[in-house]
Amino acid sequence: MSDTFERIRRVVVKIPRGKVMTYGDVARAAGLPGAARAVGYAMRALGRTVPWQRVLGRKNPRSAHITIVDARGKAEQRRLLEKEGVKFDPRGAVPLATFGWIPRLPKRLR
DNA sequence: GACATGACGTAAT
DNA sequence: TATTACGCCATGT
Repeated sequence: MSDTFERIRRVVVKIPRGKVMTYGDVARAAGLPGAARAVGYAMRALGRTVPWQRVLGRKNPRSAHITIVDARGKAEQRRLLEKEGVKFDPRGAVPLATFGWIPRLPKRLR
């Protein structure tokens, strides 16, 4: 397991129930700003050992809502999130203002 | 080591 | 709003 994956894992496992983060935010919180792609790759590798369903994607820049990216596990992901209380709007998106979660970051990384 | 690919994000056009 | 281009990181060929 690479050091990068370990850092990503440490962030993901802290996401509280009923909250979600974007790939980009996870990367930033892990000290890897801009490495959203690596987070996606890591999520696939980590699989069900972490609360993978709480990581969604920001479809458009500056968008206030995020959507499920993983096409293969999308149905299960949505079911798990709704069970935790996360609400999806008619377009299948989640409002960040309500369910988004940003962890406290070391000052160095902010 | 070069190159392509992928559960991504952002800025420019 | 849609498309394009590029940056980022790990893997596989």
